[in-house]
Amino acid sequence: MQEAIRETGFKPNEIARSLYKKSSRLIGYIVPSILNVFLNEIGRAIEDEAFQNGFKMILCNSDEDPGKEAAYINMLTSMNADGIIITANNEHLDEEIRNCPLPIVVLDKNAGTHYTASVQSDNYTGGKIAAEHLLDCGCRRIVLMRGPQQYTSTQQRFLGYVDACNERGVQPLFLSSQYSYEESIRSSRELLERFPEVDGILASTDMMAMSLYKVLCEQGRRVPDDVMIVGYDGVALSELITPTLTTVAQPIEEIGRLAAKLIIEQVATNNIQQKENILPVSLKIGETTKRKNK
Amino acid sequence: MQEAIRETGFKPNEIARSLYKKSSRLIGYIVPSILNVFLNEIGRAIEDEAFQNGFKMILCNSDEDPGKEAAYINMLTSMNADGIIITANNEHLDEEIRNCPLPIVVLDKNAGTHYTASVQSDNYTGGKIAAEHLLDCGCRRIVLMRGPQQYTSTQQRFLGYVDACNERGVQPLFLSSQYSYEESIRSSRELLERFPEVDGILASTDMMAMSLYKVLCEQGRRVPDDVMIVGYDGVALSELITPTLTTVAQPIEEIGRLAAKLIIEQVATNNIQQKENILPVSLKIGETTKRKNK
DNA sequence: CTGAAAGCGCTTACAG
DNA sequence: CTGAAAGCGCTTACAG
Repeated sequence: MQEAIRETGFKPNEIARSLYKKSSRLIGYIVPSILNVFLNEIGRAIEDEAFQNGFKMILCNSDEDPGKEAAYINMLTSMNADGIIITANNEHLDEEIRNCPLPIVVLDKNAGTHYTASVQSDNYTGGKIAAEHLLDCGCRRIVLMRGPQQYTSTQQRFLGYVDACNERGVQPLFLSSQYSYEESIRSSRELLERFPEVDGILASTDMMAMSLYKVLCEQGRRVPDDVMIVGYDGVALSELITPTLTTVAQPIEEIGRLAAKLIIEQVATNNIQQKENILPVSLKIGETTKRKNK
Repeated sequence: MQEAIRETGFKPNEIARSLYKKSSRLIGYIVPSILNVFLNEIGRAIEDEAFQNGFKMILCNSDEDPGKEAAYINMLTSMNADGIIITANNEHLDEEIRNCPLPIVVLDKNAGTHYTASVQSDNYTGGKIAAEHLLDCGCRRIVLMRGPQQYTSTQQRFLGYVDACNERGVQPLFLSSQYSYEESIRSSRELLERFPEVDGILASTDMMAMSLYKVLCEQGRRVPDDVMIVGYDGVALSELITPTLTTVAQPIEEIGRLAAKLIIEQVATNNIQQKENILPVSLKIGETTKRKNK
């Protein structure tokens, strides 16, 4: 019999099976954009953890569109996925999640309801050590380029940044931006217009840091001599570009693995252990900052 | 009745439905790595085209692992996806495809069997115009950093490069590399060791061009004054980095949309129209090349 | 120990 | 026109 199966190359229909078993050993990962390198690096970690435990990962791009998000959540529910890991910033998400019978792990946001767990890194400390590093380097006119305000990650980093400034008697300055390339470039120009005397910038992603670097070069400002830049995330690219970025490195591998583990454990034990999971960040010094000698 | 459906928020189980209908209005997109920006940009285009026609896209990361590839192909078959778009470089792929009942569109490779169609850009011309541009700029020791040899795209670009060199009486030089960051950096160093007198480099992706730029900077070579670089792909990042890359731009949007259209049409008409689809490339001039004045 | 039946959530062709 | 039955590809509990 086993031999017959091997010889004919018979492969059972896993989805038909899942119809009865209520589990397809599938984890869905929904991101606002598959062009976001940081989220993709997390995806690699999710997939590694998933495969090591006999699960597959399906990646879905929601395009920040609540309709697509709902469509993918419904699709994953239909196929009896064992859980969903999601990053999203729309207000309908809480409701979507409440109506979804699958276990859900949210990244970059606090767990809003009792249906979910969340995995994040320590954004408050991230904002704080980034600001402190710029202060230590001798910067006095530091501007934070914030990400979208719906994310609690953005809010927490802002608080850390403000506290660091206040502790050192420096005025906190900031403006907001979106994550897309176009918006990053636009916001970078706006930042230099509104704060021409800036000498240090905290970006909210490494990509934004790259945009800032480009615009600073265009305007003849030298990095790090005239203006220093600190990125955020610590994606692989931050070391590949020239100059290498000083950045707040999130524990990308751990974030992804933990999110996957929470789903996988839930399949076995039938309840998610920890609600809020906060992982530590670290500062990675690159070539976009240096201590000023006076 | 309709009202009752709306009020209770009833959502039909699409997968159970597909069990009977043999179609789930789903397109699978399998890539060797979700860290590959070029393939992700194609994925955005596939998804846009898919959604406009009432299809969803599922992205799967094969990790260049034939086992994972087979697992995802089997999964997509199980869920009655309407087709698969795949980029892959392993030798087992042809067999996998032959055993898969779904329509398959292959990117970056010729259609090997009559079960498939392929969508590629004009790699021969791409290799040729890149080399010609470097020759026009005054380079005489041009090295091609090739990608993995299993891809016909790599082979075609190589032929274009060699023809351009021969036509101008310049010796074609090359070495091979892989697409990962680590390998790109390693190969960049190797290139400079083996060809210290190089004055122009053709990279096989924009990421490799960035690695080359980094290594050249480390070794005190100026770009474009001492060595010029031409990238390949024309990803959004190639304009965001400093210096901006001169690169052979592939028609990313068109590649993705066409691949999706081939699947979608096949659902309607029940046969794939064109087998081999070759789309035109164009040279995008950036700051990593310039005409030498003697 | 083997084999036919019922059920997972749907759709469609068919009987009433 | 409505409603029950059969079937999509599986699994499991149950009858023989």
